[in-house]
Amino acid sequence: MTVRERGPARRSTMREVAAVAGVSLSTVSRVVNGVEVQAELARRVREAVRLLDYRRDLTASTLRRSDRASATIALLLEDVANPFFSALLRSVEDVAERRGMLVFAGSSDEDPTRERKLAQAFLARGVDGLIIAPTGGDQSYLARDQRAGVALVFVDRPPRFIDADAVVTDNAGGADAAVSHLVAGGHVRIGFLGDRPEIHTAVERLRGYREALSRHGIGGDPALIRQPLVRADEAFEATRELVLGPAPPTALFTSQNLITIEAVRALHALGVQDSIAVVGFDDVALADVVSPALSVVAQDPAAVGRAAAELLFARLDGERSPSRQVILPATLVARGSGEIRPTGRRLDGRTRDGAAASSTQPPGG
Amino acid sequence: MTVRERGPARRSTMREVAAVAGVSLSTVSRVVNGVEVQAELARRVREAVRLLDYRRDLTASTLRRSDRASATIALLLEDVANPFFSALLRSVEDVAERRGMLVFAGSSDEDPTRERKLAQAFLARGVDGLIIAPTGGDQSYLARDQRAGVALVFVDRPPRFIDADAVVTDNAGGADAAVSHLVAGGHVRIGFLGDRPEIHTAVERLRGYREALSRHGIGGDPALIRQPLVRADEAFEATRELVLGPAPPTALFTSQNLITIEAVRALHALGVQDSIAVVGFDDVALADVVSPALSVVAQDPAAVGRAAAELLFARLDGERSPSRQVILPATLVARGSGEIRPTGRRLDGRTRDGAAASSTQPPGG
DNA sequence: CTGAAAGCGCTTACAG
DNA sequence: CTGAAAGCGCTTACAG
Repeated sequence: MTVRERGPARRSTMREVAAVAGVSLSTVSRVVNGVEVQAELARRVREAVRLLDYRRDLTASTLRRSDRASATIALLLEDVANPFFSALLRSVEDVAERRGMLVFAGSSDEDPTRERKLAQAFLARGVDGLIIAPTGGDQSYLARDQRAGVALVFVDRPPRFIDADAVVTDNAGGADAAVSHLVAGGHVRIGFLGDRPEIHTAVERLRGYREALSRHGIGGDPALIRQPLVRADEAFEATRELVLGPAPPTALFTSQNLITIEAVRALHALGVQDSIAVVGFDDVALADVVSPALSVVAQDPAAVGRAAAELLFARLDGERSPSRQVILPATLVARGSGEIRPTGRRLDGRTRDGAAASSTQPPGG
Repeated sequence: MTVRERGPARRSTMREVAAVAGVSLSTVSRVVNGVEVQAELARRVREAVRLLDYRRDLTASTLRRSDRASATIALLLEDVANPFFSALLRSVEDVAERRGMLVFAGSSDEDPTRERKLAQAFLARGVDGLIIAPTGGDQSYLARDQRAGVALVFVDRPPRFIDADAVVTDNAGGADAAVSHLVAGGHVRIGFLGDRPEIHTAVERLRGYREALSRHGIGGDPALIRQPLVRADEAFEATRELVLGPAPPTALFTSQNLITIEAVRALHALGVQDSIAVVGFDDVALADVVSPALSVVAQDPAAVGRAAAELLFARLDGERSPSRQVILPATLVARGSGEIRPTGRRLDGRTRDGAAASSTQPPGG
């Protein structure tokens, strides 16, 4: 099964190709870079390249080029293992691939120090651009590299103390839609399960929750708001406490995908999944199969990543306009859990023994 | 909100630091690299570094170093958005981070050409190591770089036509455990829903399925084997066809996470989720909340990634032993769906109206 | 069109 | 210990 290949253990250099082809280093560089040269010289160069299995060292190329381009970008997210961010990473990769660019990936874990260290490590390796989901910290440390020509796009959250392109979801609007949907179903006591308030999306979703309540003339009960929920067990436990407490909610707005999963697990563990309504922010796998099927306001992580990558590449192509903000919608997907009435009955009259949910749309990844 | 920083739009160089500090370039390099120099010189260098906001260009450093180290590795997977691979990526990142190494990520989509292009693009950028989940193709194209000192570790699947370290799961053993569990529950007609046979894991899982059947004296019905199932809708449709066919299975072994999700969706859409048993390969989110809760043979993607990263760094640290294979187990997690009897009744006598599943272990991922 | 030369920003023998 | 010099593998003006 194993092949030991002949040839040196070292990669050959352009200089060696030139020697074998009997041309100058410049000519090899031209051929390798697709610049026109005499057919015969080109042939000899290509022959030597084949013979030596020559592949250009892009590290050296980058260092010497006048534009210093490395054909490399970095994506700095909260956690590459979170399905929202991994879908975003994949769509960035796909846009990058079409342009021959490679992608570094890194997770900040919401730690501003780790974010900064990672960003600077990427920049020290000469990335042409950086797409970043910033922590709650200060991103002005990126200003210098930005002015030096590094393309910079913020994603999922806007930048702080620096002016740059950004792609965000309408978090307040999505949260408002979720909560308004529950209010329309008759709910007044709606719990909010949230992430850390250092995170922009968490703040915005809480704002949307509050605005929806007040617009509908509901004076929110602060005891129904639980945050920050960071670890899975915290979200699970907060749900339990809320439900078992003295004045439980009739509905929950779970404002992030991992929190939604834990809240649903907790409701099932308590056996109250059919009497307490849930609308989550972000779609999750198997959402249409759990019982009741899970209603959510869904983002489109692939669209977020695509938009961010396109802004980034536009800057690398020389776009000089003022910074742009792209705001994408979050859309309500009603599947059942959000249509449970305060009485514990669904709007369509079905209970858990009913058949398919009210939407057949599959969860988005 | 915006800060315009003073200072040049260009990053400063080591040469400029030397000039400001009044020392030689060599001395700056020594200080920056932590080599001992006179306290007073070191102080002046550090002052100049601060003044100029100097940060070393690692690209240039790599080019000149005798070991050519770039402090960069690449992870080439089937799809970074697949939860199994994104968890693996995250654990590799964590090991890498402790050593100050950054991680490129790329998705092959099971295309050998794309795999090779990506691998060579990573190598052209001077990565110190490559962790790769290979497609069904030939990986001997990596031999030269391996001999040139690039650390190479295969993950999830063994290499083909090249000798290198590898970390794989006991796929046949896991599949055998899943199928044996179903047979123990009384099943004889067990469907197999599989990925493409070009993929090593798919082949191994089918082998485990067949071995379990034959060991238990069950002559398998070829009509119960459905593969390759690539897109989500193919897995959904294959499940439908199998169930609605003339001689349906009483149980399914769904041999990959995305296929499991679609099969479960299809069973629910048909309303037969309580009468047809399912054991999946790979855990999925919400597995313990769907009804019946989903039984699986679970891999530990974080452990796979960690083991791979550790093998890689051992090689980079100079380990010269023959190539090593690490085989990790897949463990059965019984939650309910795999304990449905051929009659449609669970082993514990409960039906869908029963309470919690037979295991409280949450899904791992 | 082609080649000789300079040089990107660093590290590393080599002298002093 | 420190500095001057060479050079990593390339690209790019500049002459011819």
